[in-house]
Amino acid sequence: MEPEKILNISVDCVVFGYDITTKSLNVLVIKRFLEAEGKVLVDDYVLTGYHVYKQETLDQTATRVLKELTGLTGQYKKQFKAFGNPDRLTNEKDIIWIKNEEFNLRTITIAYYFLLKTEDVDVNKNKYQAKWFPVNNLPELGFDHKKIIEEAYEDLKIKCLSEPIIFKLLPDKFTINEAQDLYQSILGIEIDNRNFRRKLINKKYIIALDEKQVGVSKKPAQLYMFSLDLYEKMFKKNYLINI
Amino acid sequence: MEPEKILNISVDCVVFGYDITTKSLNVLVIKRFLEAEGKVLVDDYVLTGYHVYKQETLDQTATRVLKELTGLTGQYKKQFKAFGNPDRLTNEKDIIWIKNEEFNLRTITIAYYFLLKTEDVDVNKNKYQAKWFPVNNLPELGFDHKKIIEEAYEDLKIKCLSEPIIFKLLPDKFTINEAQDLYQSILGIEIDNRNFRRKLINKKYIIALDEKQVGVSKKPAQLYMFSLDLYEKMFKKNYLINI
DNA sequence: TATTTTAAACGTATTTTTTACGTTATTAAC
DNA sequence: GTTAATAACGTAAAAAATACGTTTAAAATA
Repeated sequence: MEPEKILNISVDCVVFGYDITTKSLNVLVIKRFLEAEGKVLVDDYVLTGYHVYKQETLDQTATRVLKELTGLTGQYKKQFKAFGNPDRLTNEKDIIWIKNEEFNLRTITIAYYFLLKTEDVDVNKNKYQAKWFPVNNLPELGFDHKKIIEEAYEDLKIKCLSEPIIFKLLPDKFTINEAQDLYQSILGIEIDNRNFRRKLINKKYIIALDEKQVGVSKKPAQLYMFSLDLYEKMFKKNYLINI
Repeated sequence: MEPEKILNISVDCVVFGYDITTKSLNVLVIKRFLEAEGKVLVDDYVLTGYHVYKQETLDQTATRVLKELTGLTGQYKKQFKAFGNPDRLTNEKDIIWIKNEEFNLRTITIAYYFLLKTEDVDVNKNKYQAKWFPVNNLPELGFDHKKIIEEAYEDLKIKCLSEPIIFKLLPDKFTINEAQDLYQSILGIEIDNRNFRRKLINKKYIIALDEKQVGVSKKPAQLYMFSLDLYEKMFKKNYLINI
């Protein structure tokens, strides 16, 4: 039996997935489809989310929602904002949709984002018809989910500048250029490769492995890993005022 | 008649007030007191907060709560986190207290913080028995409000490094040293006055006024103001990766 | 009025970090 | 071996941060 739900409080999850091959930062959304009498009433996408259960923390709700959608656990997650405007679920299609759901029109949602690799999710046999879209080229989205994604993306942009979260989006073993490509994808900027390379290599927590790329048709690049352990050991807040 | 409340969703406000005289960053809390049969059951402090009304946004709730407590409007405010652990209101005293209130034990609160000057609030004739406490020397607090304050403070520390929010805590006309004292109070660090002074004065949005301090018994300092207008005009995100 | 006291304000040298861009090295494919 | 392509290294200049010495201005006092 399903635990008791809080009908007016939900968690929505912005699942960011980085595709290292296409160098694309993507968002995972699910299909919202409804037809009646042969007529399509709703056909768009929404974020994955669910009610908070009476006996769980918000973090647990988020973890549960991600697992239900992707089967994954232990991914990086961050609660970044609550959305609670009275009109946030009141577009025409939202109202049609909600009629079929056990759902309160005045629902407040706590929004989280997750960081993982696109390839870690098998979308083909996904029961929610989950699909990846580039964060800069989203489909039509229901509720206020476009806004939620945009705010998550802004938070991610800021956060990746000061915390080593990009490594959540990269494989354990990565090349300097792959890290650079990721920054460029997230921030939408060009970075000088020579300076970026030097900067990253000089960090003590970026560890050169005894390995190179395999299966590439040009000079294979050196592989590196990120050591969270070393990062945390050496970490001191430097309080650089930069206004 | 009071608008309809959402009984399981509230907003709590961490009101930061800077006292430029004592150079102290303070938090405004209200008294929570209950006695029965001559016995004191509850005697501590809590953040100010209230239910969200059915027809208002979360931001509006926060604004309303601050106005109710202080009479102030238009202050800087930021929604920084939602707190929703099932056990967040279940300390012994919390349970005693909630019995007397129209209040759901499983309430989720959206926490905001405000930035203002301590002197802008008249706590003496405040009907909630509001009181300022230094953020580093808080009294006994009910519910999970100690945790909420600590997380608000952490967010403020980070944010003041990259956004010009300290000027919300200073008078319109301030001296360089007053700005420095404020940074030192918030961050708990010592800053070299000569370097700080040069750095701040060189900003185009820090404007030297044709005025000096009055009523000081030593050399009066030059007064400056912050121009949000100039700040926003010149602002370009520089995306400095600093991991 | 001259002197003292105290904090404000200015200055200079050094180190560190960032930025810009030229050059070399390595590997697979031909 | 030669070529093509990317990885990887290097150097110089500019900008920013850090450390710390010196001067100036105003009020209090002697």
